Amino acid sequence: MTDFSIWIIPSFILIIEREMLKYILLGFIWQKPSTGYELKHALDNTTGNFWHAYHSQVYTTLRKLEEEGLIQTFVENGNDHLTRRVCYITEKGKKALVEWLNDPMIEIPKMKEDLLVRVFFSGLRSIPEIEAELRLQKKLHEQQLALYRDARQSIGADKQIAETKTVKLKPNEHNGDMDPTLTRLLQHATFRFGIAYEEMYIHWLDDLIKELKSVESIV
Amino acid sequence: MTDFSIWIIPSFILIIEREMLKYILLGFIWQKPSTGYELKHALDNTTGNFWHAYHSQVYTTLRKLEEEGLIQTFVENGNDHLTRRVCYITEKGKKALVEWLNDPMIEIPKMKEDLLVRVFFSGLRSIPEIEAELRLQKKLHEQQLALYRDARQSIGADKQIAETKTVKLKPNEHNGDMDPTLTRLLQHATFRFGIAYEEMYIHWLDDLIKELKSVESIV
DNA sequence: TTGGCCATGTAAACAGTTACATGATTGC
DNA sequence: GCAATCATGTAACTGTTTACATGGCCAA
Repeated sequence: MTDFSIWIIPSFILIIEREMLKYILLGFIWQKPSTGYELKHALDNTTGNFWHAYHSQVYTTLRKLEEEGLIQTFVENGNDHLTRRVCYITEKGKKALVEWLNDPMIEIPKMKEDLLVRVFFSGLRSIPEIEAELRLQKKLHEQQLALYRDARQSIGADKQIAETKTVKLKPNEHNGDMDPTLTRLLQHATFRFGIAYEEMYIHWLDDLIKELKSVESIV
Repeated sequence: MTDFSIWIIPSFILIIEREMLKYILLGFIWQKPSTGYELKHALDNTTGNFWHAYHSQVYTTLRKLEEEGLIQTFVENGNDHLTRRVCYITEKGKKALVEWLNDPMIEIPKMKEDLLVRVFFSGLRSIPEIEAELRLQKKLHEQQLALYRDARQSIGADKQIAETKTVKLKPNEHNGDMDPTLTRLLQHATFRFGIAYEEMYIHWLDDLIKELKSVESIV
């Protein structure tokens, strides 16, 4: 009559690690020991385009990383007055990042597009109102596109220098630290994504604006 | 010597209303009084592609909408056994949705692209590993694209029938309820966005895979 | 009898945002 | 004297996700 139900072992399902910011910070710290402030700037200038975070979240996530032993931090005030807390990656931290990378994404994340929600229900609005919003969005996306193109140009200059060196990388093998040529290629690709995305967006907006204009003119 | 600092009125900044799910539900309920279960399905089949929500969030958001007086709900068990709580939009709810729509988005939301984060730090991985992940992603995005194309075809059929009717809509004027022709046009456009997005994504993946192959072959 | 669909919720944890809070240095 | 930049954090809140929890109908 003993109840064995307590002994039933739950099935282990592959849990997809999210916690993106954790791994972004680890990646940056691996490249170079940094302070929270520096990491926030690294974020703003690079990955911030596809993964934004506020400084408050950066600091709290760094505390979590330290608690988990993935980084170590030291207050350094070296030659100046300022108290800077510099973060260093630990061996455990390196291992965690590599493991996370080796566990590939097996699904596509759910898209969240605010404007599409508004468009979906804009049958309640007048066409000129909708058009005005779409034109404003077009302007904003054109600005973003210009930013990406500038960024690509500066990276592009680096890349050309890099290409003069020969690539030294065997398949299935890397030395633990990042391969600089491969890294440059991949980071360049993320900017290309940004450009392709904004171009697609602007194109879509143009088409929709045109479509609305033609409906409007019928009246 | 009185301290007047307490009287300083904070400057009022335009707060951009987010709370997307609230307005999505309001929009659907306006179109047709519905239960939480029905709303969850409407979401999954349409706006879920650009704004996902779990059923738990749907139910809690409905409670909030009711508390704010934007909807009214009634338990109905009509001809069957089931207890269904049907939600009806109130005049206040209609006003809230229209006001939200009339307050246009004045910035672009921050992109969140999980894969780009991984690509950005994949200099730590071997090229075949990266390639494998990108090919998997390509497959997943092709599946998503196929889903969008199917959805568009079914909508497209509706649209042709709709186009035989004449459009009756004056600029700056609408009757409170949604204009069916305009709504169809706009909802069709959201599917076109999905298709354009997936095509762009697949294209970008193809380019990156090719680039990696060429780097790999140098070794 | 098993699984799928209908139907509704609560609770806890986690991620992300906004606001609060402080203070030194540097250049105009 | 003022604004910008460097520099670090905490607190409260909102939004999202996961897990818990229940129960009836119907068809294979």
